Amino acid sequence: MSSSSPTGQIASAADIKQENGMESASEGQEAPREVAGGAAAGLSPPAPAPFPLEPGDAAAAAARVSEEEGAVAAAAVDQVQLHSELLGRHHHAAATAAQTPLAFSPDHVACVCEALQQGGNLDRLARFLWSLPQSDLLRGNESLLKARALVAFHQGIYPELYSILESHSFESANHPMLQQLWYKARYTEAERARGRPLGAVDKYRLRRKFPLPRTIWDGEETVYCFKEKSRNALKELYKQNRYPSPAEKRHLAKITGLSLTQVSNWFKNRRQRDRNPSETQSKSESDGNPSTEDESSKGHEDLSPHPLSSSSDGVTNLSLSSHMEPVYMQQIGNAKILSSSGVLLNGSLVPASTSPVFLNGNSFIQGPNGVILNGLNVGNTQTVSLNPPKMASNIVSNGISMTDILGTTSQDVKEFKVLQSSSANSAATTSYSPSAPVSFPGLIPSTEVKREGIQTVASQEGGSVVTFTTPVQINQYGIVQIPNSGANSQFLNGSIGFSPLQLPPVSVAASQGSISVNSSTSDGSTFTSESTTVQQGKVFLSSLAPSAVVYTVPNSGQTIGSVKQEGLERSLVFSQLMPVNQNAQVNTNLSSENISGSGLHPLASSLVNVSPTHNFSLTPPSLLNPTELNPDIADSQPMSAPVTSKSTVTSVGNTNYATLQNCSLIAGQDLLSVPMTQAALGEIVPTAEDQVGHSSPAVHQDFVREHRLVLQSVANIKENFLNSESKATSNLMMLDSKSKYVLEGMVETVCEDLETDKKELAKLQTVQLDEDMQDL
DNA sequence: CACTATGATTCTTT
DNA sequence: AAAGAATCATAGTG
Repeated sequence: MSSSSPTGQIASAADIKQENGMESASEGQEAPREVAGGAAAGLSPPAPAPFPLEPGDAAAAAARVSEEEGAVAAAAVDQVQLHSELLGRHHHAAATAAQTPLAFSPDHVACVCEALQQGGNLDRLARFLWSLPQSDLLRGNESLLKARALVAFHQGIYPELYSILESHSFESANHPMLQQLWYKARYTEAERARGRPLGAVDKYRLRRKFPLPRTIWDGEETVYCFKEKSRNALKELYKQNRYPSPAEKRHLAKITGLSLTQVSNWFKNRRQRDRNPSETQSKSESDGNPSTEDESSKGHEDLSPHPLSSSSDGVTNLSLSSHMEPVYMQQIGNAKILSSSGVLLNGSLVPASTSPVFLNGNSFIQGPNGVILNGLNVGNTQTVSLNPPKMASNIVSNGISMTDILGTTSQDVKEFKVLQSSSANSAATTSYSPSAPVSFPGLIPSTEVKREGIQTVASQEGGSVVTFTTPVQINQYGIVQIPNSGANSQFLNGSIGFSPLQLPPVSVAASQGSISVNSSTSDGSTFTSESTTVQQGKVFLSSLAPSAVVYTVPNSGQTIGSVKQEGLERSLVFSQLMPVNQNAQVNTNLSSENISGSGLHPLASSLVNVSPTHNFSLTPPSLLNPTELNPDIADSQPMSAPVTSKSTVTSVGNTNYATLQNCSLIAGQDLLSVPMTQAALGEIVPTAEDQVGHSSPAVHQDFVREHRLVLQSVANIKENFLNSESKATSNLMMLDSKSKYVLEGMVETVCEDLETDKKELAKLQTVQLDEDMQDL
């Protein structure tokens, strides 16, 4: 089936839907198809019927739609027919019609439209539309618009078709069909003008000349059927493991929205072409394979079928170019780096002092969106521990991020339980010294997502978290999160700095604390669908030594994502000590495969430079385009689109600043970040990555459920944070570097309430870990 | 039109 | 069942 793509005239919506890209026959069952049950119906040319709708026909058409709906539609058609006839006879005047109360709800009308479309009764559909009143109620009705577009196409009124398609943002579910309309119309138009049929090249040129409007296109580039994001995700995993396990394939399939077979085929093809590049495919991939592998080529190594797996405790080795003061990152635990796009870890050192900085701890770098530093554990937890070797104080930066939402249904849930800051604490105990000073929750919720009345904090959205630690502080969690929309992946690429947010040098300098700023940016418009996935970037800034700062910038790239390795496999191994310096970039020695990824190129340039003076400029969180995110959607797609309001975010930002400036000392700890990254979700969602999570209901629902659970906890925590903040802010003002103890006590008090939540979270995490372990 | 890139299919092998 | 090899078909390019 794949090879033979129907090239006939568009006879009906069903027909159009069928021509949706090439899909393998074998995928038939798996691949999500838009084709509704009306395919057959659509193929049978509708017998031109006289205007008055014939109940029988209508019923037949409706019946093709679906059993029950059909019945409803049939009835509706009949009624509407009467209605339209009445209108036709008595309300010809547009003005009159406009004021005529609809006898049927827009839903009814939409239903009828759908039924007629499904049935291919375009002529009748046209008449039906014609007879409808110009009611405002119907103005934005998508079904109606779709019907109008179809009719316009059918009647050859292309300008109108284009106008309709461009004037309304259609649901992604309708994109395929509408895209076909768009192109077919262009082709037909050109054919008419030219007088002869178009060749493949002509069509290609037309496609280039008339790109799809964003209203019917999510912006995802699709080449050879696969979206770029999907392909990138595949590449990412391929770099890590050429022979993914079934579970990994499933995971990937879910992430990319491709079928398992497609994923398998892809790997098979890829291996084949890598294997004998010289053969048929002259040099597609491996050898020449510039496009994708080029970057990866650096580290080729583990192409062998053996899945890369290493000791679970892999010591990771990150080489950071350091010039001056050495910064060491030490990884004590498991390290995992999942980076999809690029990213990664960037360490920059703020100069000044000569004291070395050590990053110590387990790391888990994952990056569907970006990355992160840190973490321990399987799951999406990321923990970064910074351990200044000889320093009296240990600085632990702990960040949690849920970047990866991929995974099987069950995995989704598991992976999502990330909020482990609490768990992180418990788990990260290793890095904590018993005497670890208290820290103070420095989380400032940037975004509030309202779901069913539950206020949640979505760090992902943006928002900043600034945490200052007391001079003597021992533990600190700093998280700088800069979610970027996929489109903006460049954001991190180093050179772009963060400008808006200026942290007072003074405070920084004074408190050798670390500053973590959590800001997110997203491209409003782009954010829509898939971008969601990528949205998240995180930057962790932790200053260890008075002058040293190490932070990572997760980059979300266009790419999807994260390639998750199952089992104990570790793609990245960090050496125990990793020198980090200013401008240092982290080079993973792993097989380049791990890193490469299309998104990674920026690696070299993705350094974040911190000025010696400790001036950090962070861009305030960009706002999500409200229009793109609507509550309804949010619910169905938790990860993708937290609803944010501009004002909210802004205020948060201000608050943060204020806090920073006023309080030079703040012990930061326990930052909970609940990045609701959609992670690959956007990509995960098979067909419509965006809004309507119609495609992967089961998973999403589970996910959502779980998510809510977590969010609830978070909500509580957030409240605590807020409370503590308001109460403590003033208090903090009075604190000086010597007040750490006081602070500690205070914090304890303040955070007491958090304990419960933390415990809950810890439980969640524990459970998740267990589950993950079992999976492994 | 020639050529490349890439997803899919078919058949064989493990 | 999965992987490999060979091959096909189509999209994309120049």
